[in-house]
Amino acid sequence: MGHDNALTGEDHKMQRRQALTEAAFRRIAESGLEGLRTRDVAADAGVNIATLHYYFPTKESLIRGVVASALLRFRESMPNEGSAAEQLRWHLSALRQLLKEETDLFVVLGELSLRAPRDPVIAQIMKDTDDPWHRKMAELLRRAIAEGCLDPELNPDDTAALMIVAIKGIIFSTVAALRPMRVDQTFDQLERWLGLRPRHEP
Amino acid sequence: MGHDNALTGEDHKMQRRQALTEAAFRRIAESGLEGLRTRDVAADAGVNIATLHYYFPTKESLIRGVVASALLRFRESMPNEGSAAEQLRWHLSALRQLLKEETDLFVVLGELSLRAPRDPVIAQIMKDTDDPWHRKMAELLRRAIAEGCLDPELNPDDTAALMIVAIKGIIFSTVAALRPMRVDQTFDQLERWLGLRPRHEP
Amino acid sequence: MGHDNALTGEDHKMQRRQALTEAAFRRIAESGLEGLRTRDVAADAGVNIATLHYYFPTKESLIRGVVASALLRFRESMPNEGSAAEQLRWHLSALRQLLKEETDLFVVLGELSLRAPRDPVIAQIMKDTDDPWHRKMAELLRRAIAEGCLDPELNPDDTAALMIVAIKGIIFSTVAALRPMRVDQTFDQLERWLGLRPRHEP
Amino acid sequence: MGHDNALTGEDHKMQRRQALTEAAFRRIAESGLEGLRTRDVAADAGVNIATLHYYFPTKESLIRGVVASALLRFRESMPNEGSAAEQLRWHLSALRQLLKEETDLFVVLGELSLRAPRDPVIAQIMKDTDDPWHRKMAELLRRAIAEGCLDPELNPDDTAALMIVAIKGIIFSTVAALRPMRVDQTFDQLERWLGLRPRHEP
DNA sequence: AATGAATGAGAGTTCATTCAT
DNA sequence: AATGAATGAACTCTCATTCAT
Repeated sequence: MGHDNALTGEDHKMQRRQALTEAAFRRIAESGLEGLRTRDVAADAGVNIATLHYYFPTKESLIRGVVASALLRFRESMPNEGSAAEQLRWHLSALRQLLKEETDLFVVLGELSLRAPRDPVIAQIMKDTDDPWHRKMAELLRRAIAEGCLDPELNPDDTAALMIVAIKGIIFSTVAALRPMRVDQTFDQLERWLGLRPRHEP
Repeated sequence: MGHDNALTGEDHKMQRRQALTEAAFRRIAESGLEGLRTRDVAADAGVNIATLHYYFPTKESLIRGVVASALLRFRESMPNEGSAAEQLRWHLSALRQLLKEETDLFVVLGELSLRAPRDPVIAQIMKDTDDPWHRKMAELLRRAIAEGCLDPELNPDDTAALMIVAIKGIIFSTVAALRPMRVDQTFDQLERWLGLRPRHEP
Repeated sequence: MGHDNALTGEDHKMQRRQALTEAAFRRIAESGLEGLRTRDVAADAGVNIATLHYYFPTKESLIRGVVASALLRFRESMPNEGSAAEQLRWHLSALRQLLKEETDLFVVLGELSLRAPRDPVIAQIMKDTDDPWHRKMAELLRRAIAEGCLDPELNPDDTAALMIVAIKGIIFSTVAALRPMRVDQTFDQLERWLGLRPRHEP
Repeated sequence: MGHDNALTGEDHKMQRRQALTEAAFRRIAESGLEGLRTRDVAADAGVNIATLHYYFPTKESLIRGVVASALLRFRESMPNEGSAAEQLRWHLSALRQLLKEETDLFVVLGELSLRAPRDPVIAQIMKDTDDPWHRKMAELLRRAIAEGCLDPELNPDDTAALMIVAIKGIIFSTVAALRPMRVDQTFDQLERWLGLRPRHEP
């Protein structure tokens, strides 16, 4: 009943919420937002439907919970140490892997993106991940150019935009084919065009 | 009741079906598949809900009708005459315009794409548009190289893949922000990297 | 399919609505608004719950339907021909009988009255019956005085108010005792005090 | 933990119970029994919902608690000293004031009365207040007649019945119009008809 | 004495679909 | 070809109540 138990209580609460958002995540990956049923989510998490509503008062709030946790997983592929060229290489490699191994993550983010126009809260959360991604990518490109690892003619902002939409677009080919599609083709061509060189080479 | 009337009957039937798929298209663009209600569609088309079911026995069949007509509109931006370089230029320009002016078309195609894993018929229809698109794009790139308008080092298949996923990916950035975004950045960079030259120039 | 069927259709619709409001009426009489369940009403009327919502989109609208039809039954006890004294006698006699034989009607009107503060539509409907009742009663008293059948000192408005609240108040004694209570006592005393004489007697 | 603490414990328990019945009273006045939610009551009283159930095991018992305390407030307007005429005057004056200033009390009593048929315990409590009220009123009338303050022709029982139903009936006119209505009209006419004279005057 | 967490049982409402006409 | 009426099955959400602590 002391401090420890309070923490345990908080932990428990967090675990339940996470269990529910994870269950919802899996259901969305499987059946889309269209097929998302709170009862299924509750059942998957092993709790009563009323318990789900105890943690997430509405279906909408549950979906927002999914957005937050999905974006969290996505953000883990963001680089943050090493030279710009190294970070770029690491980031692209992480994304390539993520797209092939965690297709669900992108399917769900796709569903949620399409929901954004109807839920300003989701739109905001998405924007709060997307804008920093663009900025980071452009900044890395800029620094890589400064480091002499990229063609100085390259426009960092436009290139960042192209890279990001390309990565996002892969999801469409993937869902239609029920498996990762054109991931390598896309990344290979992207890297070829970038022509990322080791530092200081001419 | 003769031949003419039969034709008129067929025409009428086609018109009704089109009115219904168009109404459904608008509803999907507005509320997503998640928010698609057959009653709304029937009301928008000015017919009774039972009449809708006369033309489309199930909601699923209505959605498939939307896929077919949406892809029809999309295919109109496919080029088919002129030199490879000209066709490429025209196609990219048509897509750039379509993405900026008919955002709805891509939103709906996005929704439908994400439904593909759950509806093999949609998956097939999508594939039947997507695969030819890839082939056509790669073929145009190949011919443009042969015509000396593109860098001979370019890998036509990978480049086609990148171009197509980039175009598709624009939709995610667009819907989340409720306005065409990064369209020009993406296309500019794509064209810059392609470096499409007039025929026979060195 | 002609005019007759159209009428039949309207009739049918009216009948269904009436069957539903009557079922709701009985349920309210039995269990109060507190215990009113749309499913029970539908079952009592022998239709599916969805059919109830086809006729009354919300529970609230069903309740309003009950108000309207209950007040209709009540208004039938309003007099409209004969001398003022005759009308008064007939009205009081009709009410006395109604209170003893159709206790439910007053129980339900009691429930609905208490709901009025929370539903302006009900409040308005109630007011539209109550105000005319007061006016009519005061007018009859006024005319009976002019006809020499009532004490000229009588204040018609105050007396009308007293008579009406007394009639309404009987319901509380009735529900608590599960049977008509103090009806005769109240009416006897009311009539004694009124001292309604045949026309022109001193 | 001795005698004092036990008393304190009892006091505390009573206070909690009272806080809860008062909160429930306010909620019933506001939203009716129909809209009474135990969670709201607990929140208003500043305790957890489980705590409410510690003091009142069921919702029904909470409602009974409200009946008891509401009737307590009502009984305070009962007279008990002075001549019969004085008591009658004081009682009528106290009720007139109560009806105008504490409308809530009558609204709640109205709600609870209508519940009586479904809860024999409430019916009994109501009866235990109502019957003595009738007896007391008739007795006062009888004594006032004996004291020469009322018309000897007056039937004490019937008059008591009329007075009480009139007072109760005011509530229906009041709630539907959301303001004290016809209170003065009713009381004025009642007092006029009673013609309550000072003792021994002819 | 008090609470956060959990729940069974249902509430009103919705929706794709069907059927008689 | 078209419709008003009807429905089964579900949906999200609610609520009084319970229980471990």
